[in-house]
Amino acid sequence: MPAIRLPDGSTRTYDAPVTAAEVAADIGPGLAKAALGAKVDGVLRDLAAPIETDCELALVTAKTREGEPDADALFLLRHSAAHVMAEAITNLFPGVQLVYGPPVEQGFYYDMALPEGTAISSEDFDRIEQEMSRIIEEDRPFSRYEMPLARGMEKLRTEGSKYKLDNAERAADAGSTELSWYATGTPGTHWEDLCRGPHAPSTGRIGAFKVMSLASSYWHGDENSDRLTRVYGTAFADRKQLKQHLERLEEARKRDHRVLGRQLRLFHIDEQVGQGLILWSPNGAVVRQQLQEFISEELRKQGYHQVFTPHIGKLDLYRTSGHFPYYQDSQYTPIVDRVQIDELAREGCSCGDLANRLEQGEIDGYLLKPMNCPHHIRIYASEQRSYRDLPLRLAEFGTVYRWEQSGEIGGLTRVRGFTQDDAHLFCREDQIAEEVRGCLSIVKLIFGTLGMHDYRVRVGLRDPDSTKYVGDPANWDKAERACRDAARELGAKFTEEPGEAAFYGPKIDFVVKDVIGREWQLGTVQVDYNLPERFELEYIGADNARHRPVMIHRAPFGSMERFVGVLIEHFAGAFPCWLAPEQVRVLPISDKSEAYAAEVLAKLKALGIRATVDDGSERIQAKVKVATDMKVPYLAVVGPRDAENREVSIRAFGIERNLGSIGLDDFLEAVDAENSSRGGTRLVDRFDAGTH
RNA sequence: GCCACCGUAGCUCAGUGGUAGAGCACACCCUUGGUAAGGGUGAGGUCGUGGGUUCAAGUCCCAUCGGUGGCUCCA
Repeated sequence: MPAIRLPDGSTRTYDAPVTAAEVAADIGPGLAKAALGAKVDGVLRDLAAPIETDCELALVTAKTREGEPDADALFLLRHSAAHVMAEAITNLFPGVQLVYGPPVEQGFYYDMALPEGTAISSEDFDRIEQEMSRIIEEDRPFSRYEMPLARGMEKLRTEGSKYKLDNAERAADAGSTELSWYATGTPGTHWEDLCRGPHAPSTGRIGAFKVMSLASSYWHGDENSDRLTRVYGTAFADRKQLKQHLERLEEARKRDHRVLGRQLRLFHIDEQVGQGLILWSPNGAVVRQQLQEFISEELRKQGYHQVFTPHIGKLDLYRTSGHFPYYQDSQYTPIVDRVQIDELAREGCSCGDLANRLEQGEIDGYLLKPMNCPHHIRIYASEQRSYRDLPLRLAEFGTVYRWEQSGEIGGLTRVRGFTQDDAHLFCREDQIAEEVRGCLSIVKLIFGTLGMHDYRVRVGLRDPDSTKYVGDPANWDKAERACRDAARELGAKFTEEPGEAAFYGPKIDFVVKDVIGREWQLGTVQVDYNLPERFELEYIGADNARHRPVMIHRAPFGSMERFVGVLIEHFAGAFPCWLAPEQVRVLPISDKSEAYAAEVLAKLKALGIRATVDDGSERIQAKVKVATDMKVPYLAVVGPRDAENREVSIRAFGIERNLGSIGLDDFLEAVDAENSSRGGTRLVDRFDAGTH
């Protein structure tokens, strides 16, 4: 009967169906005790699930060989912990309706509908945890039982569980012919939940857990549907892993760009200025400026032309582009001429009328620009273009404004005014592949220089079943191929996502994670067949006929705000020397060395190095501490001895000791070289100090 | 926009109805010290804002603005 192949290559044959638990017991009592679940032909199952046919079986235990928690084990533990939490909350909050409680990357959550007038608050976490502990201590088995679809539905209807019934209907739509429940203990006696499984064998296996946070969610993710309460928790096999997890969260908080932004005085968001509007302090402005210069240099090398365009444009421009009114909800409201407003007021025009007439195009106004493309398009259209002019690449660090929902705004990653490293490439159909490749080469260079390798690439392709797309399908095929090939050449991990293309063309997105694991889209490269059409762009071809160019929108780093936010976290605030707001701080031992310190400073400044002197009356220990807190890459300590020998004594951020002395001229040369090569050569490498 | 939580000195935070606190930062003084904080003194707050309850509100209630986590959204 079943021949079961194990990961070590051996095979066990059984005369009758067995469970994974029995196989584990056959292999050894230690494994039987440690097993949480089983992978049968790669599918995660209950330990108690019967195995009837030949298969490959791997038993899931909490620890991998590398000592990291096993992903499947965490899945089982967290899914099970979600049930335990749901039971605990059901006990404590009568009338709760359960909705859905899956494991997620950092733990699990459970969505539930609370009776009108009740609410869970974070002050309830303690008693929820206590109740959970009680259930876990009882070490009740997770017992699965099944029912044919119709009977199962009937049961749910009788119980009046609206949301579970919906879940069951969805399962039925997906082709399920039966429904399964998991009782936490004995079916009929203990708490149970409609659930596909799988689960850990019993509640006692949940070694450590914690209720983490509260949130609201919408049923089916639809904001017009029921509002649900979502409780987040996490679970691990043991306390040590949980503790490690919590410590990691704490560490992450320290490198959160909002925390570092304040500490290092990089940027400021001011209530009096407005939500989501970033004020770049001098330190942050340096970082942004250095990045922009770096990017600009590369753009020049690639034949881009930089342009400048204003922050507003006529509403009609955006009617032509389609941004207004299609994306009206995410734009600031239009600015209407004062004289016209006065006139309208005299006519008794209401706000509603005004909005309506703006929409109808009866009144013109100006819009804070939500995108730079229309302005760039008008630059393209300002001259007659020949095929010889193409590709024309217009670049601008263009600032745009979008009305983001207030609950979305935060830090540098989601803002209402931001500067894109934008460019629009106007090219011929046959130039798309080359241009897309060029866009990605900039990304590769800049991410490479910054040491950012942990990003993923999404290639958005059209949905083959949809007809919403503009442009010739044959061209789409070519453009999609160009995007896919360029992404492959880039060498980063990428996924193709059909249906994720914009209606006007395929695109490539770059996605990175922040310190708390949230993903952010940085840049994008999009092929666009639509706007050239809307603006009736043309060029004269070699055949002396008029042709329509294709546009490529590209902002590989998205916005300077978000990109710098991600960079702050990437470097934990310790920028490499070439990017650092302050590159060198000169620290005189006492005021006896002030003159020499001033000389060192003057020489650094003459080279364009961003340097300061700390000539306070503190002791050197204090000066080092303060400079280190500000994460200054290099400290040049100077005392009488150094002045005598015309040397400086160097300390580099991240290396917790004095590296030793170096001649002043050597030092200047090394810092200059590091700065101008953007870290190509480094001062620390002159010392036998390793890296930082 | 929705739900929960939070808002006290420049920053980090304590303060459960009875006359506002600490550390750091800041100013001044002493200290002239060789690599992660020497010592002293001082200044600094209508407790986010507006209402209400109360003899009395930082503290309780309502509204509003802002922040955090999530949901939804993101051309």
